Amino acid sequence: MTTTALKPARLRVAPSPTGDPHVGTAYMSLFNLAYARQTGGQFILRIEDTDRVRYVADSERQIFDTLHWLGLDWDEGPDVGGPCGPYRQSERLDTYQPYVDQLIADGHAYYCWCSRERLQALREEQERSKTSNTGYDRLCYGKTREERAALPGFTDSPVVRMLIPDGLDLTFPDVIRGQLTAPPPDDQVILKADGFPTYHLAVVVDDHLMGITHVVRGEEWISSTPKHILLYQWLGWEPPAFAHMPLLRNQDRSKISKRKNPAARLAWFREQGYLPEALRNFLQLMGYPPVHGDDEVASFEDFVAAFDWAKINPVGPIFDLDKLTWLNGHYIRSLEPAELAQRITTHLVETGQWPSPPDPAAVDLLTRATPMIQERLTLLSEALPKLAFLYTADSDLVVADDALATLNADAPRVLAAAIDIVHQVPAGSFTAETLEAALRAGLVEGLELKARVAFGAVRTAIAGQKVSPPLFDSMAVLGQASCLARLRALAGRLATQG
RNA sequence: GCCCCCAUCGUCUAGAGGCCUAGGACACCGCCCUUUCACGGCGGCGGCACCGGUUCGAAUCCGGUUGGGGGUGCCA
Repeated sequence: MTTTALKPARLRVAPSPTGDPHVGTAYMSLFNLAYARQTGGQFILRIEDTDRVRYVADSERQIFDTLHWLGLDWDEGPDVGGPCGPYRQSERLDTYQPYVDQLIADGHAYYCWCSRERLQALREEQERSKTSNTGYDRLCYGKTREERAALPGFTDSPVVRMLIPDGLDLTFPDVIRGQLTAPPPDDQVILKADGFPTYHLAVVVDDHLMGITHVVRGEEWISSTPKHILLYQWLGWEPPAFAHMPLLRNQDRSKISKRKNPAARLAWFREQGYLPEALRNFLQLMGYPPVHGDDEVASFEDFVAAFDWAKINPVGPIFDLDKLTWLNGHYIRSLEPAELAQRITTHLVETGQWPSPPDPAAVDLLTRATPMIQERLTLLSEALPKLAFLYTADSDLVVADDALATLNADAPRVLAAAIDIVHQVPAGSFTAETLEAALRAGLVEGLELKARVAFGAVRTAIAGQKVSPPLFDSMAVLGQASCLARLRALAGRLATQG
């Protein structure tokens, strides 16, 4: 692999703390991080909390937690600090004000006292008349407060708007899409009536002050990029490179949303029992070809080494869980059994199914049983249901009706023989191998039954289900006494029923 | 309405004019392995949205149509 020396890049992800962290944030973070690592640069987390109305207090902590869970760690941010802080926009209000003043002084921005009602009426009128020029009508431009106050639709606390010039260049380069064209902007508000900047001003000021070299964001931002570039020009700054990523979609192809898709909530994956490495690998495959050609499994390190903006597919990928689930099973199978047992335990504690700290006996049982379910798991959350028969007292085991229905006329003598065989296994060698050899000899060869019939009856007695983890391993984990109790219970039940 | 972005199997994608009667993965179906279920192996189903150009030759280039998405906020 030839690697041209790349200049260290500084990239950031800038989520808004307005609710549960979105999967799109993780998607953008992954690509940001990959390029930062490839160039030996930095990845920065900035909290964009300029919307006081939608602000959710707990959301910032959830952003930290879920991004860290996924292994997407930042070099600078509100929690770890850094040379360009503060990294929360609500703490940078004093930073923005001088630039607003400068833009007004230079004639690039102006105060607007129009009330929300007037603006809304204006928008409705534009919609009704189906005009092609939407946007603010510049009623306030060039007027003093007194002049404007004499007109209708006035409000006392003004906003500040950009004065978009005619003939603005609407094209700009994008590292993913080449030369782009965007629609002519409106006189965008840059400072709200409450003194907070809007995204458009804050993102430009912060990205410049924080030395951001590449702005990686969703394609929904393409249309506002000319406004941002104009701000860079007015302020005398060099604009960064832009990379507009495709948008993740719901099954119906709309932009992925929490309402239509539970997977839009990043925390959902953790709750469902997905492994962070599986989700990370899956996200790497969204809009990006497999790093290793036909093999779609790839580590983050390999992704970083091969990363190339030009390979990003601008088509918005549908977020379909099938492949993620397969990847999850793959990563589960690749774990050391002890590590898997640990992950399952953590999952059970995190989801409140097990107390914290968990019962040591339950953990021990899980650790012994995990090897036999490892290749049968697709989600961590499936472990406990598959092992439920091990966590059930012998006297409480319920034999399912469909399992009972598989029993034929041979069942009573199969169970009688099995009891005898299991009873005779020396306590010290109650292993899967010993049990299989003894039961195969006694039931399959001795009684001349098909393995399916013989072991099926034993399975029903031991697990109470038609389908279970491997029978002999299950018996070894369960222990001799429990096995005998369960075999006798079913034998007795059949005898009673005649 | 107006503007912008996009268009290969159901889904994720390979493909940058001849290597493509379009390759892989997931899903689905069948077979094998097998004490159940899985895992694994083998095979199958299935696609270049449409119409015009350009070219000896187009999935690949150009135009249009259609379709989908996004934007059009004192949200981000």
